[in-house]
Amino acid sequence: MERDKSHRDVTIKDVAKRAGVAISTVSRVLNGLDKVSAKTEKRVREAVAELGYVQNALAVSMVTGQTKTVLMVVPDFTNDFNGSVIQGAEEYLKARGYTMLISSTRDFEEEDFEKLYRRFSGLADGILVVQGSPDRMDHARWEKPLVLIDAYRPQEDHYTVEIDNERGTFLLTEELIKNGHRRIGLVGGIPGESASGRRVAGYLSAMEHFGILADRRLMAFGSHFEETGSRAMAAFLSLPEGARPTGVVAVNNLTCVGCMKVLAERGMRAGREISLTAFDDHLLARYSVPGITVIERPTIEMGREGAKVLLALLSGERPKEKRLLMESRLIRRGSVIPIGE
Amino acid sequence: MERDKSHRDVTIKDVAKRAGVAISTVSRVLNGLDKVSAKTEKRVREAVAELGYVQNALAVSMVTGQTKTVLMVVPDFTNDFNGSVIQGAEEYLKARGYTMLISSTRDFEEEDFEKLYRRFSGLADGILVVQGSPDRMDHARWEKPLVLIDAYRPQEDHYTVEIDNERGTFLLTEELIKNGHRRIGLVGGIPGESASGRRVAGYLSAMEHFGILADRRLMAFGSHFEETGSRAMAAFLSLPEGARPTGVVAVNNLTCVGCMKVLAERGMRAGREISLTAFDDHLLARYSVPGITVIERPTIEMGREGAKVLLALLSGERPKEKRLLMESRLIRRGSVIPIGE
DNA sequence: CAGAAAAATAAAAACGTTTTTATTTTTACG
DNA sequence: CGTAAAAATAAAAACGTTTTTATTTTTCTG
Repeated sequence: MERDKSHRDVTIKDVAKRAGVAISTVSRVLNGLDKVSAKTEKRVREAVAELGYVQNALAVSMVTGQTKTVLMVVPDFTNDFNGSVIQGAEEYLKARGYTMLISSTRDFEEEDFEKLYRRFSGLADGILVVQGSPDRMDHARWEKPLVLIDAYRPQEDHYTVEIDNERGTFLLTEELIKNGHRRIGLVGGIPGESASGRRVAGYLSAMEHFGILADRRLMAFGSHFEETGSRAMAAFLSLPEGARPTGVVAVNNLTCVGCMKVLAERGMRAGREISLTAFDDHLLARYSVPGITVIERPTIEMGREGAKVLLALLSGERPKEKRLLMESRLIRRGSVIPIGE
Repeated sequence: MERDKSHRDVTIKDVAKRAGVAISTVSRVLNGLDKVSAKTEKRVREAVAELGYVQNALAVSMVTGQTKTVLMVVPDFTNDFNGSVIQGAEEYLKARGYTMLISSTRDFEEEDFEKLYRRFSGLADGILVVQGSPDRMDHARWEKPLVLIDAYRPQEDHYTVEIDNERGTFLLTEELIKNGHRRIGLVGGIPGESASGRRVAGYLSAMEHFGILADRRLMAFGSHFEETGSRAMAAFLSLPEGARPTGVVAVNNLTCVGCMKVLAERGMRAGREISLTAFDDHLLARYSVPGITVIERPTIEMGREGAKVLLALLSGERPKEKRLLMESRLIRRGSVIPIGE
């Protein structure tokens, strides 16, 4: 039953011995760096093949000083958006010989970024942080290249990949207003978080632009989880007839789901009894009937571009423009009911 | 503008010098291994604090021979199920001082598992593979502890974390049959993939159990992506009246979405014009109206348990039972229409 | 064909740790 | 107070590479 544990990984030393050369020669063959005679190269390659030698990446990193690894930090893995960003980044990195470490911050709670950065320092050459924007996160502790995705911190100057969040909610709000809505509820996300903040600003800006007074009772905040959307929608629905919003803007995918959940529970539906618009084109927005009018973001591409910027930084480039703004667009579906004047 | 690049990470050597002791002493203090006088320990700890020393994990791995890292391999990151599994595993591992490397296999295509295993050998102590079951995957190449999640390969003997897939589709099919359905369509996943295979078996077994002859035209296969569901549903709907299924079983979340998409496009809905049941309780199943009757799996827990088994293996334990079967359950929603006899 | 230059290869140092072995310091005891 | 034993610390080896420096072999030139 016992496996043979005398099994030791074959090292460059073994290859050297087998080929009858010095280990430095093997290294040079493998890295194609220096001049090596054809005869020697052949011998070495044969030895490598025969022994099934594979480089010890750790040892390589040790001496070269680079790990060829990137750390990706996301709030959690169950969110569609994060998944897509990871997907985009991972594909790009893998294709370029990079390896991806990953860590979740569980919605920024409990996790101390400083601890995280200490822990991964030395393990990764660079880092991609998704939505890492609350003040509590001290990115300065990470002394290597860093790219923020879907976040922006005006007071510092990091490389970022974003979309125009403010414009996004402006469009969503405008869409409701243009359909005759005046009492419009807002489901905001986490207060101190930058993306959410910009989206709230977009809502306010649209309201002001169209000369509608924003009503405090119609603005709800919390997390960017379902529950916040549910609570908000429940609160909206329990307002007296005249104060109740006829349309709602949810600033992200999960709060939108929360809204829909409450509606479903009460036998209501977005696009029937109430209008709903939201950020991010998730499954439920796309395929529920009627579909939800949303702002679609290029999620996979955001991950890819983030990785791209990071690798550029790692190779010593320093792109002029620090903020990379991606395109987003409004997708009109049946969830917005026109209201006759 | 140029950053000061003379900045070198502080090493154990620097700490030793600062504290006026040998590096071995510093190491012993840090690892709390051997006896060190209180006075010396204090000096070392002070030096560590003053210099802000943090261990180089690479060097530690180099000499200890373990990386304290686990590799997670998933088909892709955009799938709900995978996201949850990752979430569960990552939390468990992180809490125990392990780091998580991650790699996607893009639905088993193009990616050569052997290449992947070569690449990560030496970088991780163990590996968690989600749905890695097609024959083409040669897990034997990975010579360290390995745990398969949501997969089973009868011919080999790996540690696995699964649910009873066959029973799952049996229940879904039975639910339709008990509601009077006789012509029941099946949207299968990838043929050679184990989980899909078991689920197809469950469908067939239920049909047989209730004495219904399975109809080849009512069984569709392909990938486990949306498109397969869409194609299948479209094909079902285009069958002549008498042959058209009155109920459909989709073997996973995305194919279910594909079915719903086609229905939505034609102004139809699951639970109205046709019945639909599926595997995995995704957003759309949960919150669309009516909701979809599904088999719910403990996704987060599957990730957590996988990680648990893996860490047990890493610490030398060899649990007797190699297959860990998790509980799953049928959730009844409005998508199944009772058919009068 | 001698000698110098060029090419190829080998040897050694380095990366930052842990761990084993060796040395020094302290303690205990007669 | 001298010495043996015990305790504490230091030194050195090792992990598997790359890279720099040193050495050997080959090629070229007159």
